[in-house]
Amino acid sequence: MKEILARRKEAERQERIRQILKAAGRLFLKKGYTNTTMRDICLKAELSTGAVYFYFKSKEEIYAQICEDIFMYLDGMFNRALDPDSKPAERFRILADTYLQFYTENRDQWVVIKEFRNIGLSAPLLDRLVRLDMALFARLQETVDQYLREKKLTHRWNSEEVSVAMWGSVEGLLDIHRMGFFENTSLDLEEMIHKQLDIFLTGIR
Amino acid sequence: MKEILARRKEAERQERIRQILKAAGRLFLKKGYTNTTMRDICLKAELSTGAVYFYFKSKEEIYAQICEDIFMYLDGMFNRALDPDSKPAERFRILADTYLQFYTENRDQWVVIKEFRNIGLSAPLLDRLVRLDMALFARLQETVDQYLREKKLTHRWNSEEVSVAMWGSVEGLLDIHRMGFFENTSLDLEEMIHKQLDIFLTGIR
Amino acid sequence: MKEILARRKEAERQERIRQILKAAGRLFLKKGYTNTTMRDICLKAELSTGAVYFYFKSKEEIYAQICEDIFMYLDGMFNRALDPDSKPAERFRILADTYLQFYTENRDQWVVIKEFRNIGLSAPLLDRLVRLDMALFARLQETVDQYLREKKLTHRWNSEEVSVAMWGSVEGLLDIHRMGFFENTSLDLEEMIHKQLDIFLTGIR
Amino acid sequence: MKEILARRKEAERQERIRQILKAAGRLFLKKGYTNTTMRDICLKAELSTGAVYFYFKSKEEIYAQICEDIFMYLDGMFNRALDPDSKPAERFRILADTYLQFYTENRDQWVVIKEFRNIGLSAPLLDRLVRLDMALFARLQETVDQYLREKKLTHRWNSEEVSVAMWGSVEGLLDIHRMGFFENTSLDLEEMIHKQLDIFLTGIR
DNA sequence: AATGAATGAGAATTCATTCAT
DNA sequence: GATGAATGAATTCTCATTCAT
Repeated sequence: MKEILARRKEAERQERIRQILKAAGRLFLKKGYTNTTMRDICLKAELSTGAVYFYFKSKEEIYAQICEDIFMYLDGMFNRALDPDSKPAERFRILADTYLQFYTENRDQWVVIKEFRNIGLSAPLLDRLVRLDMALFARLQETVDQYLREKKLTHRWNSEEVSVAMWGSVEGLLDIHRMGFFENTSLDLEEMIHKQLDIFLTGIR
Repeated sequence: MKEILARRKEAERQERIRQILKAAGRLFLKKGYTNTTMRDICLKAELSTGAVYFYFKSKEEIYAQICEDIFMYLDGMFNRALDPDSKPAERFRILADTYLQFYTENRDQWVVIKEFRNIGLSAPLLDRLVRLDMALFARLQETVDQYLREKKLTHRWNSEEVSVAMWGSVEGLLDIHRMGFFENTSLDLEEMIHKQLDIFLTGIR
Repeated sequence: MKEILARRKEAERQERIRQILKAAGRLFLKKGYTNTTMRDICLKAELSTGAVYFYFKSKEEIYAQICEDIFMYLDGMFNRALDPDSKPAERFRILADTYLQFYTENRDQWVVIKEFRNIGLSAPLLDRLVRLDMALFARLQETVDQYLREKKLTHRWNSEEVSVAMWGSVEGLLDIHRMGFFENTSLDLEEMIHKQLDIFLTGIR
Repeated sequence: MKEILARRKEAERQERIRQILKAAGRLFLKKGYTNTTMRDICLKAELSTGAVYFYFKSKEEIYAQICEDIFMYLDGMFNRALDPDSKPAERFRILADTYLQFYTENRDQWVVIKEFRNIGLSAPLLDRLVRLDMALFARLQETVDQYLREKKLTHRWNSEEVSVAMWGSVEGLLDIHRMGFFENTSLDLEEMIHKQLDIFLTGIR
C-alpha cells in the first residue's frame, strides 16, 4: 500500500518535472534563455512562483537538464538506428536520416543544443554539456572510420577530417533551413540532405 | 568656416560611433549580448553613461548596427574578391577563401552575425538584418548559377540547391571549428575548407 | 484504558515538542534566528514541514518557548543552589558559580537569552520574555539585600545598585569571554569570575 | 572652476553616504538588521530603490561601514580624552566617562557595535570589525598596564585580567541599562559607573 | 495526526534609460 | 553636446505558512 503511494508520488514528481521542462523548453526557444523569466516558466507550467525551485535549483539547471535530456534522446535514437549488422556504407544514410528525423520532429530541441555554448552557463554545467556533445560526435567518427576501412580509403582520408566535413555539411544545411532559407524555394530538406550525402560519398572516392 | 566646423563635428561624431561599436562588439562577443551592460560599453568606449544615447537609441540599436556593419564589410570583401573577369570555376575558391579570411581575421564578427536571430531583437531590427543575410546569400547563388551554366550542369542541379549545399557545408565547418572541435586534432581549417570544396566540385559532376 | 492511551499521547506530544525545541535551539545558535529556516528545524527534528505547526503556531513561538524554557531552567538551578539556610555571604559565590556553570554547560542557551531583545519578536512574546528576565534579576537583588543587611552595609549601598553592579560585571565578563577575548591569553574564566567577586566584596566594604 | 564643481560633487556624494548610513543605522536599531529591507533604507534615505547601490555594494556593506565609522568615532573620542600627560589613575575615570558619554549620546551606535558578531556577516567584513573591536580593547589594557606599574600592583594583578574585569563590568552595566533595568528605579547610570570604578580601584589594592 | 508539495509575498540586486545640471 | 547620478521596473530566488490527501 505504502509502496503504491510512494510510486504514485514519484510518478507525479516526474510528471511535474516533465511539465516544467516542456514549458521552459518552449519559452527558451521562443524568447531565448535570457528573455525567459522564471515567472514565465512557472506560469506556463501552471505552478506558483516558487514551486519550480522544488524541482530545480536554478534557471540554469533547468536549461542544462533540457540539453542533457536532448543529448540522451538523440543518443538513444542513434543507438536504435545503428544496427550493428548493417553495412558501414548504409550507416551514413541511417545516421543522416536519424538526425534529420530528430531535426524535423524536435526542431525546438535541435535549436537548444545548438546554442548552449552561448548563453553564459556556469563552468560545471557547460562542461557537462560539452562532453555530451563531443560524445555524440565520436559516434559519427566511429562510423566514418569503419566506412573508410571497408572502402580501403584510409590512405587518402582520415576519419577525423571526413567526419568533420560530413557533420559540418549536414549541420550547416539544417542551420540554413532553420533560418528560413528554404521558404519561398522549391527545395526540400530531406532531398537536400540525401543529395549532399551522395555528392559527398562520390566526392571522397 | 562654418562648414569646416560642421565637418569636424561630423567627423568627431563618426569617430565616437566607431568607438562605441568597437567597444560594444568586443563585449558582446566576450560576454554575450545580455550579459553586456550599457555601463560596460560606455566604460570601454570612454564615454559617460548618457552619451551613448546621443548616438544610439538603445542597446538593441547598437547591436543591430554592429551586425549591419559586418554585413556591409563582408559584402565589400566579396565585391573586391569577385573580379568580374575571373572564371566562374575560380570564383568558388575565391568566395570560400574570402569567407574563410573573414572568419579567421574577424571571428568575433562572424559569431555576432551567426547569432542575431537568437537574442530577442525587436521585429523591425530583426527584419532588416535577415534581409541583409539573405542578400549575402544571393551573392553566392549568383556565382553558383554562372558556374553551373558554364559547366553545362544545369540539367542535373539547380543553383538553389547547390548554393545551399555549399554554403551549408562551409558554414557548418566554421561552426564546428568555432566550437573547438579542431583543437587536439591534426586538422587545419583552411585545408579542410579546400578539401571540402574539392569533394563538392568533384561530387556534383 | 482510555486514560493510558491519552497519557501516552500526551507523553509523545511532549517528546515531539522537546525534539523541536532542541533542534531549533541548536540551529538558532549556530546560524542565528533569521538564517534558520523552518525547513532546517523540521529536518533536524525529523518531522515533516507541516507537523511543527501542530505544536507551535509560528517560528517566533518556537523561539519564545526556547527562551522561556531556558529562563525556567535557570530559575530551577538557582532554586536548587540557594539553600535557605546558607549564609548570605556564601550565596554570592553560589549564585555566581551557578550562573557560570550554566554558561559553561549551556552556552548556546546563554547566548539565546542574551539576544531575544534583538530579533524582532512581536510585542506580546517580547513582553513575556522581558518579564522573565526581570524576575531572574529580582532573585539576585533579594540575595544582595540579605547580604547588605547582615553586613550592616545598608547605610552605604542600596541593594539595587549593588545588584546591578554585580550582575553587570559577571554578565560583562561572560560576554567578553564569549567574544573570544580569552583565547590567546592566560586567562581562565572561572578564576576571573571569582577574582572579580572578591574585588567586589572587598570594594563595597 | 572645474575643481569647485568636482569638490561640490564630492561633497554631495559624502552627504548622500551620510544620509544612507544615518537612515540605515536607525532602521537597523529599530527593527534589527535582518528585518530592515533595502527598500526601507532607500525610502528613509529618500532615494529610489537602486540608488543606494551606487554608494554601497550591498546591505552587508552598509552595516559594516556603520560599524567601522562607530569604531573610528570611538577611537577618536578616546584619543582626544586621553591626555598623555594625565596620570594613569585619572585615566580610568576619563576612559569610563568617555565611553559613558558615547553610550549616552549615541546609544544606537553602541547597540550596533555590540551586535555585529550575531548578524551573519561574511567572513571578510566580520574579520575587519573584530579587529577594530580588539584594537579598542588594547587601548584599555595599555592604560591599565600603566596604572598597575605606577601603583606597584603588578605582582598581584596582570593587566590582562584587570582590563577584562573592568571592561566587563562597565560593558555589563551599560547592557543592563539598555535593557531597561534602570527604569522604575532610583539608579543613575553615571553614578553607577563611577561607583563601580571606585569599588574596583579599592578592590584591587 | 502527519505529510510534504504548493503557495505567493517579499527579499536583494541589476540595469536600460532618463534628465537636471 | 556631455555628464553621471538617479530612477524604478524587473529579475532570480527564499521561506513561513497552508492544505489536500
